[in-house]
Amino acid sequence: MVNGTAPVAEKTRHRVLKAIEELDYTPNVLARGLITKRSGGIGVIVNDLTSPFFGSILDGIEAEVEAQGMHMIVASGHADAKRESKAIHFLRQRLPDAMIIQVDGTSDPELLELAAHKIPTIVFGRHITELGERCIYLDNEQGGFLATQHLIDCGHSRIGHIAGPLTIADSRARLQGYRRALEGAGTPYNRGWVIEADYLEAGGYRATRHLLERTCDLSAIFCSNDQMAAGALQALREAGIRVPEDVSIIGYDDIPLARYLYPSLTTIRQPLFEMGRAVAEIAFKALAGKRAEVRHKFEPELIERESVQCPE
Amino acid sequence: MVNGTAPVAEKTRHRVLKAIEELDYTPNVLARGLITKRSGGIGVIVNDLTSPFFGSILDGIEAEVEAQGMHMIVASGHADAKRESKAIHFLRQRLPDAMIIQVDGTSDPELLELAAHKIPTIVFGRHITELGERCIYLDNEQGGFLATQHLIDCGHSRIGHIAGPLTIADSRARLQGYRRALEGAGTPYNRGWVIEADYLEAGGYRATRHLLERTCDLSAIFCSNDQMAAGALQALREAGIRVPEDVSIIGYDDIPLARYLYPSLTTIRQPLFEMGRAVAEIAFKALAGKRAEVRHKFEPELIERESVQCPE
DNA sequence: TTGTATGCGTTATCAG
DNA sequence: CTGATAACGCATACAA
Repeated sequence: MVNGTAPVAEKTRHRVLKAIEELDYTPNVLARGLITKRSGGIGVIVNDLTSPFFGSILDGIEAEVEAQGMHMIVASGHADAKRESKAIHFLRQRLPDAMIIQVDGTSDPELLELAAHKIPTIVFGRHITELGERCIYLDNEQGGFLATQHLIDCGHSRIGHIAGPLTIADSRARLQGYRRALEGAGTPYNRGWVIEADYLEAGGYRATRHLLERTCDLSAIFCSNDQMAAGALQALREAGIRVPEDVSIIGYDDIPLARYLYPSLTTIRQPLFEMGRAVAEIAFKALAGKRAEVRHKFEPELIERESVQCPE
Repeated sequence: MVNGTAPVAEKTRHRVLKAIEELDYTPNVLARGLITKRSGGIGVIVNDLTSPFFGSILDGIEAEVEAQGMHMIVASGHADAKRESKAIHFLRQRLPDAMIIQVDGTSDPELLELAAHKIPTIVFGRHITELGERCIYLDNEQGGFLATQHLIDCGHSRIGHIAGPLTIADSRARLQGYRRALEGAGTPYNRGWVIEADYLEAGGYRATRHLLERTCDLSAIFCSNDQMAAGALQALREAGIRVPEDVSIIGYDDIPLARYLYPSLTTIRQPLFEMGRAVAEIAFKALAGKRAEVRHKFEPELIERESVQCPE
C-alpha cells in the first residue's frame, strides 16, 4: 500500500500515513530487496575516483541519476582484473537496479557473462559487438590520429608520443592512431620517439626528460592525456625549451585545467560529461525495458589553443 | 558454518565446500544483513566526486578500506542540505558497517543525532566537540593565516583574497585567517580586496578580472584553493601582469597539478590523503569497539614554490 | 556433531 | 476493498 500497490480507502490511508509520521518509520531496504530484487540504486564502477577524467564521467552519470530521483553507489577497480572483479561482485550483491561498468582488466567474455544476468549492465568505454546498444564508447584510435594529424598539418614530422600504460586499451588505440597518421604522412614509425608512462603529471614529466635524453630533434610531442602533458610542459620549461616555439605539445581529454596551463593546452576533447549522461540514460531505459535514443559512439574533437604552432 | 560459526566434521565440510563450488553459490548479502545488521561496506559521503580535493581524500580512505578487505560505497552531497540528507539516508538504509561523512549543509545537531544511532559515524573536516574522537579536521583559519602571513613576511601589504563560497565553513575560516594576519600586520580589513567565488578555475578567473577592475594596487592575492589560483594566473597573464614580479599568488590545497602550473604555485598543503587514511582507521577501530591512535587535528603547511616573491 | 525450527521486515497472494 | 499468511535467504538457538 505504501508503494501504491493496492487501492485503499481514504480513511485507512490517512490513519496509516499518520502512524508512519509518528513513528518516523523507514522501510527496510534490505527486507524489501529480498522480495523485489531491487535496491533503488545504480551501481557504478570506474578505474579510479581521483582523476579529472573519471570525475567528469561520474558527474555526467550523477546528473542523470539524480534527475531520475535515484542514487548511485560507486566503487573503483583500478584497471586491475582482481580488484575489478571484487568490486563488481560487491556491487552486484547489493542488487543495484542497473550497473554501469568501466573496466580494463576484465575481458570481453567475462563482461558478456555479467551482462547475461538479470541486472541490466551497461559498459562504458568499450565496444563489444555482442552487447549491442548496451555500450558506449569513443574512437580513441581516431583521437590519436586527429592529434597527430594536426601536428603534421602544422608542418611537424618529428613527432614523439608519450603513451599511457599499454595494458589499457585506450592507450593502445591512441598509439595506433598516432602510427596511422605518421605512416599516412610517409614517416616510418620510430620506436625511440615513443615512451610509455602512467597518465600522471609526474610520469609525463619523467617521460619527457627521458625523451629529451634519447633524442633532441623532436619538434612536437603528443601526450596521451592532459595530466602527462602538464608534466611535459614543466620538463621542457626547465630544460629551457620553449613551447610552442621550439616544441609543440598536444594533450588528450580536455580536462578543466587544460586551458589554464601555460601555454594553454591544445588537446583532444572527449565529451565525457555527455557520455556519462548518455550511459545513465541507457541504463534507465533498459530498466524500463526500452531502448534509449542516444548516441553510442562518440567522436573526439580537436580543441586548438596555444601549445601547438608550426616548427621554426 | 560458512562463517566459521559452528564446528564441523571434515567430511561434511568438504561436501559443502564442493557444493558451493559447483553451484557457484553466493551468499545473499541482503538476507544476511537482515539478521546481522551488517553489510560489509563503509558508507562515504563527500561534497563532490569531481574535484582533486575530494579525490585525494577518497584515495586515502580507499587505501585503508581496501587494506581491511572491505569496500566503500560513496555518494555525493554537493554542500546542499537537502541533497546531503537524501544521500545520507540512502546510505544508512543499506546498513553500512560505518559511515564517513563530509558535509556542509547539515548542522552540527543533525550530525550529532546521526552519530547517536548504532552505525559508527565519523565526521570529516569538522570539529564537533560532542563527537570527541569521532571527527577529523584541519585548522583552516590557521591555513588562511599562514598563507597571508607568508605574503606579509615577503613584504606585501596590499593583499587581495579570492574566497570560496561563504556558505562553506572552510571558506569562512580561511577568510578569517586572512583577516587575522592582515590585522596583525596593522593593515585594516579592506572589503574591496575580497571577492567570493566558487572554487572552480573559471570562477577564479572571473574573480581576478573583477578585482583588477576594482583596484589595481594589489601586490598579492591569496586564493582559497588551487583551482581558483589557476584561473587567477591565467587572468593576470592575459592582462599582461607578470607573476610573481608584479603580483604574487598563493593557493590552497596543493593539488597534484599545483606544481605544474606556471609559475609553479606556492600554496598551503593539507595532508588530504593522510587524513583520509586516518578517518578510515578511526572508523575501523570504532567498529571493533576500540579507539584509534591517530591524530585528529591536522596542521596546514606552507609549500613554497615560484608564484610568490617580494614586491618590486 | 548434526539437523530443524524460528525470526528478521517486507511484499505478494489469496481468501474473506 | 480488506485482513491474514506465505515466502524471500539467511543466522541463530535448540533439540536430536
